[in-house]
Amino acid sequence: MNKRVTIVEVAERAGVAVSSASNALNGNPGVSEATRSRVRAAADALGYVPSLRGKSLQAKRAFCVGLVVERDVAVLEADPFFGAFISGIERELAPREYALVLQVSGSAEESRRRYEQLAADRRVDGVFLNELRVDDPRIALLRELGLPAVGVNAAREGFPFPFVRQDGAAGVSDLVFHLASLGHRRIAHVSGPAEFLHARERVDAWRSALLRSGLEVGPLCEGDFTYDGGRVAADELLGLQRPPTAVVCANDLTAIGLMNRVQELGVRVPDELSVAGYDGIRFGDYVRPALTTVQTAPSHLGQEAARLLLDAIEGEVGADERFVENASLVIRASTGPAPAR
Amino acid sequence: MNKRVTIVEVAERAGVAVSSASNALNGNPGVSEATRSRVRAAADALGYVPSLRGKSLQAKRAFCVGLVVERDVAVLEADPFFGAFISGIERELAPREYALVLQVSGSAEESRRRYEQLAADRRVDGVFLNELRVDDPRIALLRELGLPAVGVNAAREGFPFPFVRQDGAAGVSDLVFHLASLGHRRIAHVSGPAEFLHARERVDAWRSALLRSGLEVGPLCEGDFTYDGGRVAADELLGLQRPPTAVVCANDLTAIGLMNRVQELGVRVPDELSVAGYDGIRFGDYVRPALTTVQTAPSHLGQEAARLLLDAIEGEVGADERFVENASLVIRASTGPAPAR
DNA sequence: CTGAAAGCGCTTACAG
DNA sequence: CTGAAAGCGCTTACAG
Repeated sequence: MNKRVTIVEVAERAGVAVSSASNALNGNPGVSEATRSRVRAAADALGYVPSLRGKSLQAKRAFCVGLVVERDVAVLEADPFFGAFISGIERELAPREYALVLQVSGSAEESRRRYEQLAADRRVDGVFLNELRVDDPRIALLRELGLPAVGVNAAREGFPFPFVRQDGAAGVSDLVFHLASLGHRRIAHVSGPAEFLHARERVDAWRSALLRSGLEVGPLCEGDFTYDGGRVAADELLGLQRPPTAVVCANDLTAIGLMNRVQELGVRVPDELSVAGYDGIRFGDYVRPALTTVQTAPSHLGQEAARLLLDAIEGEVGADERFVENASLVIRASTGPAPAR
Repeated sequence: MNKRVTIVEVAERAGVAVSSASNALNGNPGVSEATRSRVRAAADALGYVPSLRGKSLQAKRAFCVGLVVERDVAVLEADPFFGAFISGIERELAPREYALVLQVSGSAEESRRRYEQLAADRRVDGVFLNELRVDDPRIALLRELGLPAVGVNAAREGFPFPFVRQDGAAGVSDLVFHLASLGHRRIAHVSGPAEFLHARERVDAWRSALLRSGLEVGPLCEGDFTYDGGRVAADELLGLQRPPTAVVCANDLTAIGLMNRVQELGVRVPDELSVAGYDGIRFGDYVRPALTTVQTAPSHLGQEAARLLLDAIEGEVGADERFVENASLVIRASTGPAPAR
């Protein structure tokens, strides 16, 4: 490990006190132009880079923010959401000289411990609150811990931290209307686990669009946002006395699983069954038939969330709520006219 | 932000000097059992958690390691490698109380700056060197910066840092032999960019397996590890005067792109063309036909890499090289008997 | 065994 | 404008 140059050495070389060196380098007032440039020259000559550790202790800040991803490894391997989300976060963080600490947790319980640890160590100055649950215990925890936080797709009302949202209700409505216009009268939904806010919102959007279309509220089965969950749902829906002619899934992974399973059972998509997802992951465009979906923008969401979080940490007033453009319907080959009866 | 309890307060409450409190809490020798338990009681009562920042400055350590992921956002969205890799890293880091700082970069040049910054700030105590290139400039950079590093799938010879490898040559050989046994005599390869070590290794493995099988070294075209690259390669290979009857792709994404494109052109897989990938991403099992591939274990690789890195940082002697189990052939539906001539 | 001191590298009041 | 001092929270020699 190379020895570091400290501000003391810079001050010595410039022939000034360390406090003057500090003030000069940080652009603080009360330093003559002459000494300022002398200090700068010394710093350059020595290749001085301020120590984050020294600064951190002094400023009582870590210059890091935290993201806890609660995912099974197996699921993480198939879930492209976080790559894009993180890359959006990074785009905002890097120029502001913050870093992202990423943790992976396997359960809600482990996540809680991770947040606690992160806060106790003061390893980060703030955290993202993603994949919020109904009555999410992390909310109380973070308030208690006094750690700044930003919600990602949090509830519009009653959420105590700043948040960023990408609304998908309009996209889901458009999807349901699209299916209705293709003659579908029985449109099912495979939801995510009901404990998740975003799962509920999609159920609500599906239901209310059906009602507005004057259609019956079709079969609903609870999935788990996974590929295998989609396969299970396929069996369940096809086993119904009156199977649906279209299925709206809570995410693309579920839709792909469902689509594969029904095809294995000899059901043609979209001729006999229309299938749609939600998220707009790349792979939706790679499967056959290509998946109709509601396109989200996780990287945009990540960037806005990071912006809000840094603003909160640095005490900027800033907007407490930020909405990125609505998720929107993308029609591909997995949806088509309802089969003739 | 709640006020923190410091070791000074703990010492006061226990009625001892801070140095004794520190020694007691850290299990250092030279503290009587009586004071040790008194200090512990005080710490518990106060809810004391040592400040990472204080400790960090003192120890000249960040208790963080860094990973720079060089990926276009669009690619990151479709690339499930890092989710698994990171989750493996985390599994090793968490119990040892290290954290992962993740950075996303869009180019080799930006990556270099990220590594420099990481080292200059001393934000991390070590870094992972993944996706190594031939004559990778990061190697010299990191040696110069004096930052501990661990290579992921680095060259077996001449790599100056500890490294972990998962060899895939045997898997690729098995794949080629499998295709040969199915009657294929003209087996193409779509490689990754030649600058990458892992791309070259796969080319070499393909070539040498062909030679050992007594087959001609089939057409080779350079892809870029992306889905679209696979599509382009499809056109190229099908346009050949003597198109191959099987294609081994440098990764699954490429294989999926290639497979989709040839199918669009009316070529049946595997009846008219066998296609195989490399990586073993989940989605390979979700496309139709399901993709034959060479299965890697990125999370295992991540975990071993993290272990080596922490050992290097903490000055453990430890193994300098670590091999996880070889990547192995997984036969699925995208490969089959060569078409009758 | 115990405690006072110094130091990790910085910045922020505060005298001069 | 400039500099000496204190302090952020810890640990590590070193006296006693």
